[in-house]
Amino acid sequence: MGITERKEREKEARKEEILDAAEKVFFEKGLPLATMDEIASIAELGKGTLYLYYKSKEDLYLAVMMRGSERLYQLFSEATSTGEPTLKLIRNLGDAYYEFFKTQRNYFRMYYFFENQGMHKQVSEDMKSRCYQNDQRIWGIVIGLIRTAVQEGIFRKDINPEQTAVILWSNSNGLMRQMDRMDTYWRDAMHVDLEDTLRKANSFVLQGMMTEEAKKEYAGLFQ
Amino acid sequence: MGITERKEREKEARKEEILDAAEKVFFEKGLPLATMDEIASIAELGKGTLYLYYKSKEDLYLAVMMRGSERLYQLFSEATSTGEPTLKLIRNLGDAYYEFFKTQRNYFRMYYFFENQGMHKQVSEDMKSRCYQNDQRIWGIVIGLIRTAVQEGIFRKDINPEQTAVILWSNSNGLMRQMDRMDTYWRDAMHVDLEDTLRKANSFVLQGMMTEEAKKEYAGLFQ
Amino acid sequence: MGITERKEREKEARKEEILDAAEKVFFEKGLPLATMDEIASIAELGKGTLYLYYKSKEDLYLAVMMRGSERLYQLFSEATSTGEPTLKLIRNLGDAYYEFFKTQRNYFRMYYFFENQGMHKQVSEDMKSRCYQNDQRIWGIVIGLIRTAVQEGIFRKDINPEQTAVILWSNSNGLMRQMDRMDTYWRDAMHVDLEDTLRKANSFVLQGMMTEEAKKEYAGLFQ
Amino acid sequence: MGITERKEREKEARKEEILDAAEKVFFEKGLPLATMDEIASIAELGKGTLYLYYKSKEDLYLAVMMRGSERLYQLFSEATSTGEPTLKLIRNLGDAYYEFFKTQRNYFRMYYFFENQGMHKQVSEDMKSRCYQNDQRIWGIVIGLIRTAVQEGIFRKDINPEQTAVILWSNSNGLMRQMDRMDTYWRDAMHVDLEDTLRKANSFVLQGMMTEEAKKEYAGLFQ
DNA sequence: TATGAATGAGGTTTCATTCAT
DNA sequence: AATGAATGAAACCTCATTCAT
Repeated sequence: MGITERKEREKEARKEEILDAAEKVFFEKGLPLATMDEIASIAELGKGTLYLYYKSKEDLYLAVMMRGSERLYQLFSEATSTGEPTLKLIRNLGDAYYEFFKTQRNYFRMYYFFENQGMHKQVSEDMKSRCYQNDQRIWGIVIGLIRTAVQEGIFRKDINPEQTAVILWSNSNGLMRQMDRMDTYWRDAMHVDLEDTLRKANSFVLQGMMTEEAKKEYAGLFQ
Repeated sequence: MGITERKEREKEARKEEILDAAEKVFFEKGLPLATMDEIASIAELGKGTLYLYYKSKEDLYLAVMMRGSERLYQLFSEATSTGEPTLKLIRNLGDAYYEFFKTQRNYFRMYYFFENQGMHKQVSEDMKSRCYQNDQRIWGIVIGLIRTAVQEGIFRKDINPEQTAVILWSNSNGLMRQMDRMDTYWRDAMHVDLEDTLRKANSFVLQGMMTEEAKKEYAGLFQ
Repeated sequence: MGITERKEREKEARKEEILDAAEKVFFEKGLPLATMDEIASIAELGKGTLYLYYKSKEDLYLAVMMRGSERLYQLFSEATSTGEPTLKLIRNLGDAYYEFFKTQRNYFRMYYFFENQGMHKQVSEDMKSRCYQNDQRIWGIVIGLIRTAVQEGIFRKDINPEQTAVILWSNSNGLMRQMDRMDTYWRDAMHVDLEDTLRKANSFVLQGMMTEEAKKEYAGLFQ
Repeated sequence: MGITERKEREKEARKEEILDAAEKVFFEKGLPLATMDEIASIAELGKGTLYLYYKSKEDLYLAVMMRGSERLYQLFSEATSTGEPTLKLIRNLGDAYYEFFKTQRNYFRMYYFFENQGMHKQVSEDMKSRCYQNDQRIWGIVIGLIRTAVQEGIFRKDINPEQTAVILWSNSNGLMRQMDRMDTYWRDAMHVDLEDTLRKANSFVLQGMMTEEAKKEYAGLFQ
């Protein structure tokens, strides 16, 4: 108690400062064009100091990404803690993800960038496992909710919660990617509103899984 | 008559040779880690020669990507030229895309990699427009088929072909991304078969858009 | 007689065409930034063809320079063939050189550029000797005229024609270099008109060498 | 107090070491043929280190050139600080410039090389302004001295100091250029001693500007 | 004679990472 | 703990010249 703790707190604070700087640069330039020099300069630290706290540039990138991941977890937690009916909570989840996409676009992009080939080479094991665990937490919320919906008879008994989760997630993700890169193209050349599209697509999927009773009961939720 | 033609053919052949070498390297290393030196060495050409045919490394990358894009177009063309009923053709399209994903994984990845931030800077206009046009052709097939389905009363009258196309595409893409990176995770930790998931997800979407009559008529297609 | 001659003429014509193209490029870009590719393209010839007529890029540069040198020789010839009094002819020579500077600025610059270190490496002996001979002809005119002026009692008997020639030439050259690079600087910041300066400087030198008699006789020429 | 200072000193020392190496290479090869590789190797530093101190090869070239420029300024300062009569100081200035030419030939050449077309592109503004300022200082000495000579009645009242300065400078420069490249030619083929020529030329110019009184008073200076 | 594809050494510059202080 | 100078491999790209046709 005392000196060790204080050191620990200071160290943590310093790590956050570095993340603030790194975030600014990664958001603006992306991983390949960001330089440790610029990050150090913005953090008002020596370049070497960065390496005291993060193993490599990619580790730092992942640490920033984790912030986004945690933000998403919070959004998901809040969205599912309103005490509303389960189906509404599932809708909330979709809305929360869309909210994340709209307001945390940079995190959204980082996440996708890092999914690429040959990127996971120079990352510390510690960082990898932290990422993995947070992903697990997030999936846990989604899957748990779907499981509840099955138990409550909202979704059909033959619905597999994990499978449904990955469907909903992938479907949303795929469309958001389109929105991120091609929104104006779809709007101007194809006269398609991707936001509306996203809503529709999720409805299709959800309705495909609902019991007939639930469909009647919650008809209002889908227009 | 012939000399100009022969030259043209030889030039084209040389371009293909270069693409072969580039492909090998890009597949293995990805864009950032691939070097023109290595490509030249594999192509058994001087480095300068590469620049005689392609403006930059990224241009070369895009040219390789175009191969994948053309392969996909062929698959789509074939899949929709069987003379089968429209709904079956739409299924064929989904199968063809999955086939592309399974057999041309590297192309699939390249395509996604290039969607990133700050990647489109050093690419010749010519190459960009060729990419764009091929994308258009591919979307054309999908959208056209959906439009036919609407006219034939298979899809509901209120279905927007463009919107439906982007939904089907995004849904498939999103899941294939998961399959690409996390297939074993989902199988081993979650006991979910993503291939089956993909099939189901597409069925949900399709059924959500079909008329009641069509659902009855083509019930067999979805079980 | 005939076929050989015609070939010779055609070869000469082709050399001139190449020089035309090279001139355009060298004038615009200077030696280091000029490329054989651009020259060939402007000449509408293959790059290899250039090397059939000129040994190297520097040889070509020198050949263009020779054109300027010949132009200067002509100007000097004309300036000294008017039948006017010797001192007037010497003035004419100065005027002709200034004319060359004003109207053939690019040649003037080329000449100076090539005076540098490490420039004379890749030049054919033939070209070097042609340059040398033309320089000799030009110096011959200047020196001869000064010698006449000494014999006619216009310049003092102790005047060495060669020495005087190099003085006049260097003096003019030095000032023209300033005019070329710094004319506006001298005009705007120093309020000095370099054209007037050049005239004055030459007058000083000439008067320093004239006999008292000549000074009286030709007083009008210097005001 | 001390650590910052020491760092500063060390940094300055390192810059000088780099300049030493660069100087060696530039003197030997000239700007176009010099390579950063060779400079780094001679400086026993990594190539990247060079770029830590100098923005580009041309910047480095200019920095070496500045050494020559400063050397010239010193020579001029010393030459005009002897307390001798003004006209003698002006002679000293001429001698000092000739001394510079004889002993700092490589600097002399660098200076001329850099005056060329398309050379000033990749130079930092800072370096350019340092060059400009040093040039100004040097011109200041020459012009100031001439102005004094006018005030003291040594030069005629109608003499413009700036104009005279540029005449003397250009005249000397022009001849030194000849000496640099063609000394043996003039000596062997023309029997002209360019050193003597330079002295004579300057005398002509000076005498052309002196008052009659001064000519009598300082007759000894010109024999 | 004319070509232009091919060359490949060499150019400058960048930047993640290390390490002596 | 903090630094930032130093590194040096590797990046992309250019272009004078050659040579097979």
